[in-house]
Amino acid sequence: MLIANEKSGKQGIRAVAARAGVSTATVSRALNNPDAVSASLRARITQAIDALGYIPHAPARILSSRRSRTLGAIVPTIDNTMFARGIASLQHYLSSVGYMLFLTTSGYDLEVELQQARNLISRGVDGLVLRGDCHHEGLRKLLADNAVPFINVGIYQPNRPYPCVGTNNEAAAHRAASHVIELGHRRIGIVSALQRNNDRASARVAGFRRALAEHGLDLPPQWHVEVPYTLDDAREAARHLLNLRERPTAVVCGNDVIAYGVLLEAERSGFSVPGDLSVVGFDDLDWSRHLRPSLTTIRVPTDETWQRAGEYLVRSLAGEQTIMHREIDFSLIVRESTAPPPAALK
Amino acid sequence: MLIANEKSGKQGIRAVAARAGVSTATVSRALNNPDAVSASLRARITQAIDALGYIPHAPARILSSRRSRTLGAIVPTIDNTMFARGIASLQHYLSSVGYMLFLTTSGYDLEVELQQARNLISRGVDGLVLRGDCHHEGLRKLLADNAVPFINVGIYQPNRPYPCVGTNNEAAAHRAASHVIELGHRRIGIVSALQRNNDRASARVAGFRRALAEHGLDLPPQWHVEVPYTLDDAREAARHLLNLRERPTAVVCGNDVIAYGVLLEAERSGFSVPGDLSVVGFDDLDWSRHLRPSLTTIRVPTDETWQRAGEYLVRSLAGEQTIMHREIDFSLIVRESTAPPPAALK
DNA sequence: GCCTAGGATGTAACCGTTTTCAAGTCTCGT
DNA sequence: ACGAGACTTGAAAACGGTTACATCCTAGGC
Repeated sequence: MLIANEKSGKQGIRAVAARAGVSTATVSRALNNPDAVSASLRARITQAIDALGYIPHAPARILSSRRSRTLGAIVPTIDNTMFARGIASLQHYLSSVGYMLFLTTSGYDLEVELQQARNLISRGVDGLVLRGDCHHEGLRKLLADNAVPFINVGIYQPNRPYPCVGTNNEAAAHRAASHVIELGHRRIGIVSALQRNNDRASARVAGFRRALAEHGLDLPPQWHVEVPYTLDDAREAARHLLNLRERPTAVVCGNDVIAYGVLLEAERSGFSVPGDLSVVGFDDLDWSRHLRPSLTTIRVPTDETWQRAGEYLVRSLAGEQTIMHREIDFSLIVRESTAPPPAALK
Repeated sequence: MLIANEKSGKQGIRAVAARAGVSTATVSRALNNPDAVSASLRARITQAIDALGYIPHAPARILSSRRSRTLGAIVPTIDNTMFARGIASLQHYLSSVGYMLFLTTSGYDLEVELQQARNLISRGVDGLVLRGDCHHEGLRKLLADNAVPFINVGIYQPNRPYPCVGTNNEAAAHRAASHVIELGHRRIGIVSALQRNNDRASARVAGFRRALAEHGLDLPPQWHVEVPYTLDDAREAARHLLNLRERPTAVVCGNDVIAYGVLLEAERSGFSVPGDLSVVGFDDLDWSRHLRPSLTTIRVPTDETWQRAGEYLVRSLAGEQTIMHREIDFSLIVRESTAPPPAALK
């Protein structure tokens, strides 16, 4: 006859409870709310945990508590310095408050983004960090149906009903274009990033255009080129602009990679920057100030932006009231790549 | 009097089952093993799922099936092009086979890495992707105790008992140094990445040194500098080398970022590359071929490396036999930044 | 026509936590 | 000395799936 004894088959929290001579409830409390259990028991439990090498099973915990202390993020690509830095910053912040991050990429494909969102919700994330406000229709419904808090990062849209945090790209681009206009340029070209499914890129283009329009400047179609995020494509675009019969004396670029490409191609074609051509970038990447000539550009505090996004969600989840639309300041960094246009072409 | 009826409080799979008029077991099968359920039922179930907007709850699934179809990865930092690309590639592969990736960073801190591993195991990952073989003692024990499959990425160590996939950094660095030696250089400096907790960096240094030693070349201590992964630090190192009374005619660098810094500083100091100084990089980043002069460097197929790491784990988990140590080929890309040393200094 | 093998489906016991609720123990003020 | 709270603690029911096992059908083989 068997006496109902402690079977050795126990696992997880029950094994710890058995070894410490307490109930599973107490172990759970010792882990999640240490103050609720007496010091002596707490010590016994801690010791049992160490002895057993116990690691709590997060899925079980999530299942039973309906909270995962995990956020999901969907970015177009991780292979872009700005996003990589942003994610790093977000992750750093989240881990400092005991949260984890589930990262996925969409490749600028709205369908994929929607699918990834389903994935993440399925995974039990408490909230979602999204890039921009350009989403699949079904995504909003999905988020609403499942009551998943989220925030749009990298844009500033105070008039929309969705939370967001980021710089005002339109205003920043306007500032960049105004800079070369103030230097005296009248013939200004644009090399932007691809605008499709990318509200950040299109906001920048809008800002550039508004600045030109405000000064009554023309933008012939052939002076506006859109390129993917590679040096090769940027160089090709620059070659196109520089080979035009009527070529611009300044080029404003959708990001620093493009600007670098323009710089390279200008040099190769024998144009001096800023003597013959002024170039403005956007983002202020690490190497931009090291270029020859160093790059005039717009600095965007990416790290802060993404951290704020994390803060917003964490606070919302904690029930705190937080501001829905947060603007992150940009600044124009004037360096060597911009100057007044050549006298002959003023 | 109430008849025991379908309560509206049902959730998840039970709600789907009720609506489709089947048992939860059947719904589960329809989801995980569609062939096991008749076409008619499958259709009813699919319809119920759509109607309800049902999203399976992954934690519950993991809890009961003891498999998460999720891998964890711990990299030193995401803010380094090579890692960012690697992760992107790994993630892409994993999603193509229905797996997800949990990504965390350690900041080259072994304690943090260990903690992250605990985190990931707690999360229920089926396997772990680690950078290199330089880990905390406790990590191996942790992995063994919990029977978690793992692989060391970015190094090649056929003699160690742990699975790994990557290029032979020692050999690649040896090749790089041999290249400048073959060009006639006898005075060769090294600017390496920080070697602490970084077996990739130290393998490269070892390779450089072996090549020098094999040709009886001296490496005075002041000709070997270690720097963090930034242009500023690389430039400072270059300044140091170029200001020496006896300065090297060639510099081999631990990565392309360092090489770029050396290029920039050489230009600023009025040294011509490769006329006065030859420079070799390592990694072949996207922009390396665009530099002036374009950079001689070692190409490392990062994408393939990380994808292979994913393949190894996925296959192992599927019970397939796979090779433990896989070497990924590197290649020397000779461009403009290397040439024979100035005649006077041969 | 009967027996059996095998496929389709349902029943219900888990998976490892958290959490509600009840019970037990202290601490005090009166 | 006693009862009201305030704390600790434990028992057991969720949480939302999977899966071993039982059951029911159906189609063949004899």
